[in-house]
Amino acid sequence: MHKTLRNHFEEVIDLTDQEFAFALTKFEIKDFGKGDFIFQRDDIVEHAYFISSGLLKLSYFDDNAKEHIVSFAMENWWESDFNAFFTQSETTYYLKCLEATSVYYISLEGYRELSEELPKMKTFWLQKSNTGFVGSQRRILSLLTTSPKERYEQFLKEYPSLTQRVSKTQIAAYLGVSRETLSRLYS
Amino acid sequence: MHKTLRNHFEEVIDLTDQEFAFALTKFEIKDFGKGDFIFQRDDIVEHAYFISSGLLKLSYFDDNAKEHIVSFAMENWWESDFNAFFTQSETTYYLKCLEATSVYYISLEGYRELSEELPKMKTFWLQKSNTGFVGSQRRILSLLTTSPKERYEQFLKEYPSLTQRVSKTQIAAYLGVSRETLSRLYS
DNA sequence: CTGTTTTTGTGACCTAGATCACTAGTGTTG
DNA sequence: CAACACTAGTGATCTAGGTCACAAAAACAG
Repeated sequence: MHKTLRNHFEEVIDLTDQEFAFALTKFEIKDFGKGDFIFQRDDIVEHAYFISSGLLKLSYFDDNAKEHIVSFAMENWWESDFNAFFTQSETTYYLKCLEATSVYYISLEGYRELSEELPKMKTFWLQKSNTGFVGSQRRILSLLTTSPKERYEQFLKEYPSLTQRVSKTQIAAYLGVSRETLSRLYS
Repeated sequence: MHKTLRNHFEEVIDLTDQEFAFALTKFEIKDFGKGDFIFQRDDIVEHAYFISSGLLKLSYFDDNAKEHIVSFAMENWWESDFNAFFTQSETTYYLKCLEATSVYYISLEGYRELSEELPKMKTFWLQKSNTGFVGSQRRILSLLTTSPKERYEQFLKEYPSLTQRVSKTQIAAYLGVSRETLSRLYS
């Protein structure tokens, strides 16, 4: 039971059965259907989510109601609006299920308690946070330096599996190009 | 002595004199002149840098030799190519001093030892990493959703002090706009 | 303080990508 | 399986921002 989460932790730190069982007490589980929102603009973001199966998008709608996708998140990824989560405040994003999705979620309090009571977890969170930070910097650079075409090719290379699961419209909103331009890239 | 660094730590965690003295043993100090490179493309990035005074830019040159600025870093900021640092590998960036700059720097080994031997430091690093991650996400969103003009205004609001210290050319390279377009924004 | 380099503003042009509009396919769901 | 709503391709514009080129003004170094 709970293999996905345990394996995920154990990619970074070793845990005894007791330790993992303890960690688990800080999490709850929930299933969402395709199209469900985990949170929406103006919600207080109380949790961070570990996706054990399924696919989410974290997106933002600008003043012209145009959608921009901040990130996709699939199995073994963490997702939330981490800014709103850490400050327990309202988000400006939407977190929506692109497929039926199962998550483990934890509150900020749980996150803090877990970090204090099982200090190894700090190592784990630190690792994840660093990876996330480095990944965002890569994306910034990619937005600054590359053309839509190059970005699309990078995307295909980096997330080949997503290509099957996500519509081109969504990919365009992630890459920062219009749907039409994306369509014309490979013709 | 070493007030900047100590205050910086103590914004997040409390340290005894002994603890701070211990932490300090993991750092070295160095001064750079204006125009000096702290590291350049193809260097192995062995250290992370805390800036006690001065101003740096972390930048990347694309295939057309056009410069893109990933970040500016000033007093009380940490800077490095964290990807290359954590993996102790060659960077594709340049880290250059825009002003004479003094830094405290630490090796990856030092970072790990410090985290293990003074576990509070993990809390500190985790805080910094989270903040960095959240900041990068904001920048991504800003690149995806806003016009050069809006980005420039955001920049002025967010870093008013930098406006005095950095040329417009550099700001343009940070915002992802051409120098000329930036110049025309406010005319 | 003087020559050299860097920065800034501006004009003239050009092009990548946005937008709008329509058609045909492909799901999804009741 | 029928109806409706998304998704994808493609043509016809339009335009923000890039590029090139020059000149004035600062900043800097010897």
